[in-house]
Amino acid sequence: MSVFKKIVAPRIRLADEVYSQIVDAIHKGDIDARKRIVQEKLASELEISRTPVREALLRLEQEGILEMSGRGGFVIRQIESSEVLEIYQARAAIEGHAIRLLTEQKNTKFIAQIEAIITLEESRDLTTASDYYDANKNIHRSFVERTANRYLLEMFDQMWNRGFSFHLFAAITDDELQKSLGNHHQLCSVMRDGDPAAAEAAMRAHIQNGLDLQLNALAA
Amino acid sequence: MSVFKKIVAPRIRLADEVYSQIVDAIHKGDIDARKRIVQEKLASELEISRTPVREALLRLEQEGILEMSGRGGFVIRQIESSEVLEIYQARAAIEGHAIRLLTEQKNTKFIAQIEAIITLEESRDLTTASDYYDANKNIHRSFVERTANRYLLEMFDQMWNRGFSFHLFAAITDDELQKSLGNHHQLCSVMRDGDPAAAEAAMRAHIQNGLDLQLNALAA
DNA sequence: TTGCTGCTCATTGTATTCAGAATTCACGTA
DNA sequence: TACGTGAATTCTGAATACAATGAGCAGCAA
Repeated sequence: MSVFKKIVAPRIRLADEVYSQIVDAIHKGDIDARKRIVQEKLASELEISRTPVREALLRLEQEGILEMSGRGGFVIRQIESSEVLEIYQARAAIEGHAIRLLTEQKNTKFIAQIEAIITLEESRDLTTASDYYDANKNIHRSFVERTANRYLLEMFDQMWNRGFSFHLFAAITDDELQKSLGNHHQLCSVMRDGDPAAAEAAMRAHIQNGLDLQLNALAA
Repeated sequence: MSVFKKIVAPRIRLADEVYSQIVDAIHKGDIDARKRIVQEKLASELEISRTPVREALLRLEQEGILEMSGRGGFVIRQIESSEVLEIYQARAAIEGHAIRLLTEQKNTKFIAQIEAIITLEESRDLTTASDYYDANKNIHRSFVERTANRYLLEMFDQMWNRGFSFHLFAAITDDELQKSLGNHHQLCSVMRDGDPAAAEAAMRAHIQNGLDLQLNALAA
């Protein structure tokens, strides 16, 4: 029985650090849609060799966030108009099923936790589209997290990462952004009622409203 | 109006070829669970440099198929027992929603196509667990493909790739493998009835049966 | 025999170099 | 001025080299 704890030093790869920086820059909107990310140039900026830069970029390409530009370098992959619907459909599948699973579990502690998170996120001082995106994501993620299903959570993150890399929320007006934070408590009420099918239908309707909001914003 | 066609020569990366070979080898069961895949050694076998080998292996690590062994090299990631349920839950989300979308569309041509695929797959000469896995995957994929939702399809493939990398089907007896091909036509009947909720429930029940079969096999 | 220490080897991650392909630019000609 | 050609530049993919880390093995002492 030692008083010392085993030290687990994760091997940090430079490629992972590069990946995170690129993702953050995309998230903040710091990378213009036509901006080419060139391996050698980015490596010079970061003052590391090209190899980990390349590894990070290839990973982002694999994830569909970036694509290779015909003129060299990688650019942020532009969304096709049909993809908005596809993303929201995929969300309906994931999050609809998540709330169904949670409702079947009838775990009142989970419901209370989710409600606390909703209240917390709604009370934040939100000013940018990115802020609203984060708040919405945190709320929705709080449902999927509680399914304790790593694959649902992984898919959830993939879909929401698409949203931010395509700057979907940036198209929405401030009024509508505020509205985007409404109605989440109602999802918890439906869960409390204990009918899995009704809960799933409520989540699907909620997401459909988000889609309508998104499509209106993109059409304007 | 030229008589010549534009030549599009896809840039084939060695890393992609390595990736495919590893995936095939896993699929065929050619790689033992404890077998370490070492970058330099595999590169020698393939008579290429280590770089594309590394890229392929890192990609497989990222996809959760491989993990780094404490003794160097990569090994096939072993499934935790809870993951079987998680995979089937994720499938219920994806495939349940897919059949719901298809049922809402009431496209009789799609239903006929799916039925033709079911009939074709059932008529194959199937002998190995891998054969049955492929047949089942083709049938289930035929539903998701027709939603024309790239994200649902992408997630579908990810879940099924997990299944084969974990050799889930290999644990099932021959009798039960034959049974695994039953009842797919019934899904089409339910779609024809036109009730999306009923179709989704039928797909979820179908997948739950598959889960039961799988868990029984793993317990034996 | 067992446990500890030091050394060696294996493996990885990163840096650097090389070669090839594609794009861009400059110059010459019609 | 516009178009075509050749050269230069850019960029990528792969190969090679180097350094660091960790695991395994061998030797020695208790």
